[in-house]
Amino acid sequence: MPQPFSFELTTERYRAFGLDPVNVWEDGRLHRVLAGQEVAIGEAPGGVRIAPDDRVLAAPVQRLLGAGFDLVSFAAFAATEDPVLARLVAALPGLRPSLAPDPWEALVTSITAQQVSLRAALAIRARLVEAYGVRHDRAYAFPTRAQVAAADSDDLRALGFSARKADYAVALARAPLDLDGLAALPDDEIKAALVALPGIGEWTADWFLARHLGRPDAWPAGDLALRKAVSAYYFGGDDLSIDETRTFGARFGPHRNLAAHTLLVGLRRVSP
DNA sequence: TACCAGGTAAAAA
DNA sequence: TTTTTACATGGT
Repeated sequence: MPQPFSFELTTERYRAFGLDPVNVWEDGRLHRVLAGQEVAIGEAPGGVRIAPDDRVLAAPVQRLLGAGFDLVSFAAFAATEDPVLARLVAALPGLRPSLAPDPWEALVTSITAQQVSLRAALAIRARLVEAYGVRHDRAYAFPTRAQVAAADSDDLRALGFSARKADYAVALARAPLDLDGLAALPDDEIKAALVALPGIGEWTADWFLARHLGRPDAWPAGDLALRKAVSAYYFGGDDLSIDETRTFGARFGPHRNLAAHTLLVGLRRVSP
């Protein structure tokens, strides 16, 4: 892994919101299915150890752990431009945003998380995974797009989806859109393509850029937790509107994704 | 028991 | 055009 890197901080989100059958945390290792097989990712001096030891898996694991982010430039930016952010960066050394490996998984996960707490979202998503996903060893493969396309909206409602979220997920599964192909487009075109789908608004599209594609300047201004974090660290706890949060984010360009992630983890880990 | 939680779309004003 | 409302679940 490129340095700096903290395995503990980067994997924090896999332990923060409850049990996840897709990203299984057990005995200090993250188990999940990548490229059709289950891997166990554990800490090693200066990086990670992957089991089974397979060079083919090294690239997707690095991507999963946010290896593509330029933490050196970000830390230099924070140190010179923003004392508040600099304090958080210093308190969270080596924190990288982990990325959802698959665009379909990223979008369905976000749909489940719309409006509700991440714990509630995870509980519902877990039922979807256990109903439609395939279990490998300790981790489930996320249900495929074809599996959900073949399902009924009522099937998803039975798992705790609202009627509308069930419709969104099935419609996404059946939509004639090449989700992998989105990666070739610039941020604004990806957002336009996604927001055109039912149930995908700006928040979901922004998180797709941030936590699936790892785009450096993604900034989910509509995110309630991000608004709370900006409020807590910069405005003494006074509420911010979505527009105010979007405007405020300009100060973090071109590192808005790392800034957002740092603020969100900061909210859980570093007192304002 | 209420109320809030890492939104979205449609109805109402 | 802007504001209000329904949505379904889990945690407190």
